Amino acid sequence: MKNTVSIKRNNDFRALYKRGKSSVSPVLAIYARKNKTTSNRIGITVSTKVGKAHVRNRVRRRIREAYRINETSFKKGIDMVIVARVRAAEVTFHEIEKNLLLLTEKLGLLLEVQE
RNA sequence: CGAGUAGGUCGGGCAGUCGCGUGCGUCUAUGCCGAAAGGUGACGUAUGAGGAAAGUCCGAGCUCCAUAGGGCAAGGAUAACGGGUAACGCCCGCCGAAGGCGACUUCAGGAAAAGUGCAACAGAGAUAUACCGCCUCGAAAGCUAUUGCUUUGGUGUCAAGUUGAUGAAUUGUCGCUUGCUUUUUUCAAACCCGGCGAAAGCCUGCUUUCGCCGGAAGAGGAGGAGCAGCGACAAACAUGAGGCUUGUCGCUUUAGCGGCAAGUUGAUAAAUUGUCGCUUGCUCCGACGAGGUAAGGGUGGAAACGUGAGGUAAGAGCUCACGGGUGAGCAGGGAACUGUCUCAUCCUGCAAACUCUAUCCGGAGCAACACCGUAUAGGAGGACAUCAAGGCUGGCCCGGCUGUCCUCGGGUAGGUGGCUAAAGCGCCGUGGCAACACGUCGCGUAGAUAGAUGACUGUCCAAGACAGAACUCGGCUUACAGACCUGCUCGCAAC
RNA sequence: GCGCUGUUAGCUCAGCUGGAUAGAGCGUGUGGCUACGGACCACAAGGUCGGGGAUUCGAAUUCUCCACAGCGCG
Repeated sequence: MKNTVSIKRNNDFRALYKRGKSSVSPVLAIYARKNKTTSNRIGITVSTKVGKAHVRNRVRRRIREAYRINETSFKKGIDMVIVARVRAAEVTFHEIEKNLLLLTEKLGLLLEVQE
């Protein structure tokens, strides 16, 4: 993930929840906001409601992978928090990838595809 | 072959592409970010979650705080005995108890004879009782010529409580076998008697012990018949009711059986009143007090150890025989413990009730702790300024604070260390029943800090369960698809 | 990392220093009352006392191992 760093401070998360645009599906929830730099920042949240430690780890890794593979198709200069919901523990990797693309498209974060 | 029991090993494999953490090496990235400490890239190479990483139930290392050293109290933990270990509440062996045909499994398994407490209901009585009963002594009443024998309690328009339409009593069927009666048969411990045989002892014909046979006695157990009781179901009862308990009368060979009042409101249900009987208390009258006893008395988890005999006024481990428990001695064993021994005997259970005995425990935790440490705020000391102006304190004046620079110490955000070589793992050998210890050789194997293992494709099979390191070890507990190996036990079959 | 509390009827709570049929209020059902409904009166149903094991004659209560829920400190 060359052009991306992770969000670490609690303040950044708070700001996104409060002021970011959101989009929700049964599997994921995404909060996003433009920043003024040329790189993206991403934060992944998986709460204890989702499952025990190994389940949470698996969900987080799948979300990371789904973002990494599709990184080039995102716009630049975005802060984004991806929250895993309870269903995310049950579905496959492909489902998560599909949901991620669907939600980001709704928010208008994807680059226009040249037809 | 089947069933079981104890222990151990493994916990998807292989290949390819992309991606992540860490170590090492190379590269003018000698660049960039930051005030500093420090952080940051590309390529190559090596390596990268568990048997429980979990729960946090114990024990240690390590770090800081407290503490001269030791003891007592409080609080907590552990609990047969011996050993292992750095230590433990863990492990091994062994003893005892319980369960299992057995291999084997389970046990908070010290003290109830130091003391306190608890044991509902039922029951006369619950750790000691005296209600009934039995017996003695005296008293009174009645009968009798006397010795003597019999009896020693009733009563009330008093008060309170109690079951029944949620179906009583009755009848029928089935079941239980709780109590009692009777009868017959059978089994039967110890004690007692007789006979035969054997052994031992001496006083040489007796004693003791053991075995066999028979007799007597017959606690107790089993069976049959009957009576009562209890439970279930059904019938009948609304044209309807009593039961339990107690008393009295009658009948019967026994257990036992039978008889002994009536209404109101209301459709029903609910409800109210009355009556009868019983128990306890109270009132009145009257002709009974003192003591002994723990055999018997339907209960209960448990009733002064059980059975029999003697003994006694009646009785009692009061005495004796047999059998059990506990304590002390003796013998065996390293100890718990064991015993055809001796003596004593205060003989219910509960200590996961208080308590007593023995042993152990200072507290907190890697977000510990150490180092570096900016701006701002703030502490201590020193130097300069305090001419002037402003602000605060103050009614006013004086005084103090508020300024700049330097030094010192603490220390927030942040960063680095702590951080992985450790009471380490594996093979073999020696000692030991074992846990384990010692020795040789080899390996030495994650270290993040918003927290690294994922995705896709192919292939094989038994089709992949429980589950993710966060300072580190030793245990325990809990979760877990399956696969494999070893020892042992029981049953069946064949040789 | 270190600690604490709770779980009882559909809901909210008693009972916890062992003693047998586990209670109360609200709610639910049935009947009465009323022309009808509410209120009121009476009755009833509804409980693996979070789960397993142990101690005891006897466990909701004591001990222990789990599960779930909630809270605190750094």
